[in-house]
Amino acid sequence: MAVENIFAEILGRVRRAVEALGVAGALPVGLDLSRITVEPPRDAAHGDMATNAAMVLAKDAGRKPRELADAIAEELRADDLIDGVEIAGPGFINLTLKPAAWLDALRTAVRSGTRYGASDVGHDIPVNVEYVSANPTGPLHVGHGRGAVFGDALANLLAFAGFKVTREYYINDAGAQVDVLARSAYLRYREALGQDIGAIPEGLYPGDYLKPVGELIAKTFGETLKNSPELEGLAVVRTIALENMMIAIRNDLAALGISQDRFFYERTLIFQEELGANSIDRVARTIDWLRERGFVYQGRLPPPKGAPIEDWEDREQTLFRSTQFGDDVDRPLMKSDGSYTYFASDIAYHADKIGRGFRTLIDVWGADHGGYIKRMRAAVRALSDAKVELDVKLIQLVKLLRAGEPVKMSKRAGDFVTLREVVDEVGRDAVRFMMLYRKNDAPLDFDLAKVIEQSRDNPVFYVQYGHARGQSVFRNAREVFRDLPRDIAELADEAELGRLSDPAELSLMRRIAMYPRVVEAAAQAHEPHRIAFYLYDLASEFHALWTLGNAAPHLRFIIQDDRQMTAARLVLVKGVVTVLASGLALLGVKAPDEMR
RNA sequence: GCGCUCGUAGCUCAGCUGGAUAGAGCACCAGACUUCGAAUCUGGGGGUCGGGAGUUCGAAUCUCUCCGAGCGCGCCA
Repeated sequence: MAVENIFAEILGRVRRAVEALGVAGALPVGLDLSRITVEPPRDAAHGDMATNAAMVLAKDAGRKPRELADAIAEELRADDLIDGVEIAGPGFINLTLKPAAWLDALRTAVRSGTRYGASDVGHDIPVNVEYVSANPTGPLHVGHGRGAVFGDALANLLAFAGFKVTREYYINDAGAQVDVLARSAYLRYREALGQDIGAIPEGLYPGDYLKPVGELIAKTFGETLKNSPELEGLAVVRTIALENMMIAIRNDLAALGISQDRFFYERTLIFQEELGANSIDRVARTIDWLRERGFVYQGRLPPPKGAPIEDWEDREQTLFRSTQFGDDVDRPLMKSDGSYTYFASDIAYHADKIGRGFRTLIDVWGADHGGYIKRMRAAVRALSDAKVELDVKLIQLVKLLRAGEPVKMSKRAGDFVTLREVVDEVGRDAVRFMMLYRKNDAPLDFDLAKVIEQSRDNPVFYVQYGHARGQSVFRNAREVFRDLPRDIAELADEAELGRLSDPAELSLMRRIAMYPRVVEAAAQAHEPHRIAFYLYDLASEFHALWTLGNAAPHLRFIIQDDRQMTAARLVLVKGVVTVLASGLALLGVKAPDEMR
């Protein structure tokens, strides 16, 4: 028998037990079983698993929880995986599994390799994860990096859980900021031609990173753009500057091991270059679509209270009826000059995503965009008849420290520390793991000195070291037993896992068995940090077992005169190594064979 | 004024979508290296889960209300 997820398996058995009682007439039929959970109890003394079935069903069944628990327990006692059943507290049913169940879970883990924990709970549902989406006006900073790592890990996680994932980047190339970029690059172009441009004027981007762009333009066009009409020249400059910014951004992302499937240009919503001037404005089309359904109207908004707006003009404008979909006020779609607001093109963009068949949309945003969530969710509801769900994950700020002291801003890059500087200094693994070792909505202190420290205080190191230690056991074991297979996983069948009976060993097996459940929960909650914390706990338990061997030689992994015992232990270590490798892969962090 | 995200040990944070006596790391105290790399491990003290009320078998978790922090608040993106 191969059970992939032991918790899901037992949950299924508990449900069947309840159904059996229903059939037998001991319970009403058709009870809602969805609230039943099976989870490891906090206190191991309560057994391997606990279910709340009796407490959850008591009311609907019209029975007392303890009484109902007795009935369910009686059914479960006959189960071939279950060794003991006890009822405790207000009606918990505590289950102790037969050791074979855990041995089986370990075998499954080892045999499945890095696919262990993968599942099909996503049912191939198409999910779009949009992340980074930084304005292409300069290098990425550390905050962007956190969103990038989060989005990437979440996408990995969802794919692992059986969702069909598209990783996407939305490029705001239609707004005023890109025009500022173009003017800034044009200045650098004149500089490259040898003109004295003086100080960069207020409002333009001062960063040195535009110098190479200016030089590139000068090299490509010579002096021809210098005297061309401004609009025409700027259009050319803008395209080149934009493309070069995007190349730089993609390089920064690549340094973190991130590549996205699709780069969506905002301008393609409005201009279809290949179709010529008569192309359809998809923003207008989307707004019309909403207007036909009564979600868009002409009206007035009250001025916001609190911060008074000096030039407030009470005027009639085009509004989206977002209050009908859970927002606090209706939102404007057009500026006073008649052009569309950013929100309007965002609606069109999300309409495009919906049109591409995604059932779940996940947007990863910086925390300063929090005030935008309600209207965007409202828009997605309106566009999809509430069939598509938008989950917005807000990424909190990153505070850069070095040994506890705030890091000074880099002058070279403008006014921020670039992502690339940080990755170059501490490495991809440290950046990725630390950024995932925190909930997305909690602020993050990122200490450049701490993350390269080799100690328990540095979770990146601690987890990677766990993997390396496991590999080192295999290396040492081969010195003793020359005939070990190249892949320790091949020992899974022959090894007498029943000899692994120390509480620490069994506990480690339980931890390994928990992994598929953690993956599933993390994927459904859109919370990759759970993987990072789980890995830390797993590594911790492994380190502890390792050290037990110091004082108790019979617990060492390698027993010189007992090949069978060694084989069993190696399979256990292989289980640990397998899960660490699998989890680290989800986080996009390397699982090293040795630390250096 | 309104909205969003938060408030858990001295510090930094978890807490498995409502479960049992709230957990780690750091710091502090006391221990374990003729080892399978001690780059680690073991034990200890330390909490009115911001305050209060409610929902129910059961609340750090859900609701309400105060207090406090950060972010945001028609044409910026």
